[in-house]
Amino acid sequence: MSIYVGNLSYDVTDADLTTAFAEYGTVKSVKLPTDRETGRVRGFGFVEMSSEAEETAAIDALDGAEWMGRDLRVNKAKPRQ
DNA sequence: GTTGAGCGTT
Repeated sequence: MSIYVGNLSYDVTDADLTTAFAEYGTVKSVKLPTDRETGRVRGFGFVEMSSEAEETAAIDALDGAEWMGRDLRVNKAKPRQ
């Protein structure tokens, strides 16, 4: 299971996300899809952690929280099709 | 601006 992170600042980096989520567990991977046309992040990303419990803790702690000046949207990601 | 990509072998 991975986590969807939305409403991100457009200059956030995967390192920033890793640091924030690492407070709640081990971050296995972070993805920040970029727009092919502009090369900029699209304002959302995905985080994978080492256990579902850690993911739940991170979601609980960060969903709706202010981070880098924005109110984060954090929840379990849908399986990628 | 709200659910990725990998890919010619992860």
